[in-house]
Amino acid sequence: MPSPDVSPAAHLIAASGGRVTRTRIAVLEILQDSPRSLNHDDIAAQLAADGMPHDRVTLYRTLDWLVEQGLAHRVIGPDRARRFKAGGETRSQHAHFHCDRCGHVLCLESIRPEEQFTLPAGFEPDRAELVFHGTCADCGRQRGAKA
Amino acid sequence: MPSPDVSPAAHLIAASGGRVTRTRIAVLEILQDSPRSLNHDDIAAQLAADGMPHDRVTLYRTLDWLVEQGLAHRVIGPDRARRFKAGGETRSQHAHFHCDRCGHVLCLESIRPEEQFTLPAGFEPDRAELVFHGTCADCGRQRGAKA
DNA sequence: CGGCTAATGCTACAATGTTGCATTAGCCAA
DNA sequence: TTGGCTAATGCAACATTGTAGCATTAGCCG
Ligand SMILES: [Mn+2]
Ligand SMILES: [Mn+2]
Ligand SMILES: [Zn+2]
Ligand SMILES: [Zn+2]
Repeated sequence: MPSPDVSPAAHLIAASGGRVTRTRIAVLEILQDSPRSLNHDDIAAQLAADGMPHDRVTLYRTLDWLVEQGLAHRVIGPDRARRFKAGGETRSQHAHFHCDRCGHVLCLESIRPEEQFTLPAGFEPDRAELVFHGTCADCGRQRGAKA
Repeated sequence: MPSPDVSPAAHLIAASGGRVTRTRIAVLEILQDSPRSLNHDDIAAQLAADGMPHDRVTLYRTLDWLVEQGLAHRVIGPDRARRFKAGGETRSQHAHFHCDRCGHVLCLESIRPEEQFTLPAGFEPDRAELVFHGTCADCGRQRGAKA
């Protein structure tokens, strides 16, 4: 029988065929616990806070691996830095919102640009990235309260 | 009367209030002559081909300046590199197509994501980036011819 | 032409991501 | 449980893309 002390993250990692390591578990759990997408610095800081030292390169490779396995997805912000969030990307082809005020990137799972547009003849898209820029709900509230 | 040996690019640069320099004219003309967006390497190579040696930093600053003046616009590709094309961005808020085969980024002026979507309550977007990924028309033709 | 200063060129630096390779540790089979 | 194979890690060095400071050049205007 499956031991009950193994986290869901560990199960996902094992199921994908890779080795279940401390780093992979910790990183995937950090992503799963976050409502917004995180960049490398965010994740490294969280690992440090959890008392888990680690190497920059290992974190890059771990995140790439999680994306390859469909356990995380990636979005590139206007600061040219990659941000990650738990969950595959092919399953959830959704839009993102970049807040110019707080810098956070949020997933808009309800918006899917897929079959919304007709491209010129000859173009064969296999995915679409839609990113909105502006003020997020939280920052909008704060601004309203302040005024 | 205006001398006829001054290029349209030079006129645009003069009209924006900046100094009309060799570099600005050459870069803007390169952008105007290209049907697709160009990255720094593309532009530097073209400058070299035209016998115009140039400094990396000056090219960065020149392109930033052209964007500020509304004479060019920028899009960030999945390779995290900026690509530039002549023409302002606020006037033409259009989608782009990144070809995974040839790597080119093309403007789809006919597609404007503006008022197509309804965001969740509280979100206030002021612009939207829509980028398709797949096979462009040229590459699709080549593949068809080859088969 | 002469002078003011925007623009350039150069160097050094910053941020983000990659490669090579020796070492460690997860997994499996005996 | 142990031993061995090799995936994963850690470290150092490097690559790419973009910035900052500052001395020099050159566009513009009188
Ligand atoms: Mn997302
Ligand atoms: Mn464009
Ligand atoms: Zn915000
Ligand atoms: Zn193509």
